[in-house]
Amino acid sequence: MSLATRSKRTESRPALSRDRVLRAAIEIADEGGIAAVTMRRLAESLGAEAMSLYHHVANKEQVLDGVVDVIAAEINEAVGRLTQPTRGAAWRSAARERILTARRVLLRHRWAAALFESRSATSPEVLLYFDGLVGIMRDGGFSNDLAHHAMHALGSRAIGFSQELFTPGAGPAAGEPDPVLAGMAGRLPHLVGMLAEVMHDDPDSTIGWCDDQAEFEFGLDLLLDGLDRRR
Amino acid sequence: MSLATRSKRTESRPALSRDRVLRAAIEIADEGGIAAVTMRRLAESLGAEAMSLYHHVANKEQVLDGVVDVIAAEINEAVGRLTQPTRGAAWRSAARERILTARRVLLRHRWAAALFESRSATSPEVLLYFDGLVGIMRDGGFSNDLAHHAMHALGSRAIGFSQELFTPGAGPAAGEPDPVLAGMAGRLPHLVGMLAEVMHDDPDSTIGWCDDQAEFEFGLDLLLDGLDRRR
DNA sequence: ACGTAAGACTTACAACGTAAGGTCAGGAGA
DNA sequence: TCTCCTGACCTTACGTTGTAAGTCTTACGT
Repeated sequence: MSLATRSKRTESRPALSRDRVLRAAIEIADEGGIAAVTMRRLAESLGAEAMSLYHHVANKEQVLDGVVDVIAAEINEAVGRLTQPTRGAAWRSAARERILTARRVLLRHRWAAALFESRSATSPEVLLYFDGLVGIMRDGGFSNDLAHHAMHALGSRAIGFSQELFTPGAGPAAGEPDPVLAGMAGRLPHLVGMLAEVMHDDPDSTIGWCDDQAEFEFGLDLLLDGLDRRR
Repeated sequence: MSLATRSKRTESRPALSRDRVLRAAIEIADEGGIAAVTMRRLAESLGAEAMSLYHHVANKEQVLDGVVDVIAAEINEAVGRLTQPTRGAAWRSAARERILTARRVLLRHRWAAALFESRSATSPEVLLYFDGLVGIMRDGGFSNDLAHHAMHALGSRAIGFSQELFTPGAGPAAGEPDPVLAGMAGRLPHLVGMLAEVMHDDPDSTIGWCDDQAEFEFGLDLLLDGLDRRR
């Protein structure tokens, strides 16, 4: 039995490691959402037992922290390939491109934005990302103080997503009227009027946290414009 | 026994109801955070058993949805007391005051912002809040289309909070350098430089999701200015 | 007075994170 | 070569979670 067990691992499993644990977690989240990441499922997907994971990570919190770091590293790799001027007025398009590139990575992992929000620990890779963004602003002539304000003003938008509390038409049947909204139409004159007029049936319409690309860029440009003016 | 049980309830407990369940949940969250809200604790705080709650709410999800609705109602009550002109250029300060009032309510329930984010269902009270905000913008001369963009651009900021991914100096010992940040200072020239200069030891410095009031207002004004210009 | 339905309770289960301790292969020192 | 240690892995078990299923009780319409 012991021999069988051992040989089974030796022949068919490349040995556990913190890195493999984190990558497996991302894989599980990609196909089942972040809630699908449990220590047992994680172990199973690696051909091991749940408790074995604890030799490589302290606890589940650390797994999630690590996952954030890996995704942020993926972002940094992507923005690292960008080669644009950043001096003077060029800062604006450099920052814009950096942020939209980060967003592209996050859209590959829909669950990631919610995870980024929920973590309080500072991920080294996230710090590196922000450092680069501050660098661009400094090149653009921002004072340290204004750059600081700018980071706060951008908030999560700095890394490519923004939180919507109410996404019109986000229901299961996208494009069709929200039942709750329809039920209280009488008490929501402005909202109903607005949506009636705006109901452009955009196929890429928003789902869940993920807001429309066009809306994201509108908000981003609003902020970048304002910052540029204060530069 | 049955008599004792009944009398115990009759004399000392005002009978369960959906409303009482939600209010108890808010109370528990206020003192122990949202994670402290479990069906058992909730029942206990009401002098009942966990399963009894299911006669008044379908499941825990619905409890959380209901809590969001109650908090949003509290916001609506607060903004309902505002009496400011909204026509023309006055829209800006009316919207600003509405949002800052909402924020004041959320600051009384620190856990609420994270909860608002995590819910996907549309709360009727949240819809009412947004309807009022759209109304202010329409009074200000916004087209429906621009108002729609504006709501997306504001995102969660429309209701009084903004998500920060990395809050400088948010560690346990506020005001003192982050250990992670200190450890990689060499690779974060811009960030370290910025923070060194900006480290105004603001006593109200940011903790967790809750960003500094001044920073919130800076970002809000940036957006309102931009929107006003496009009006 | 008597069913009946709603509201409360009891019991039970599967899934979760993880503490504690056992097993065993591979390497270090004799 | 033998021994013993170390550390990666597994087994078992515990407390907590949400909630399904069933039972008891009380209030009320008839």
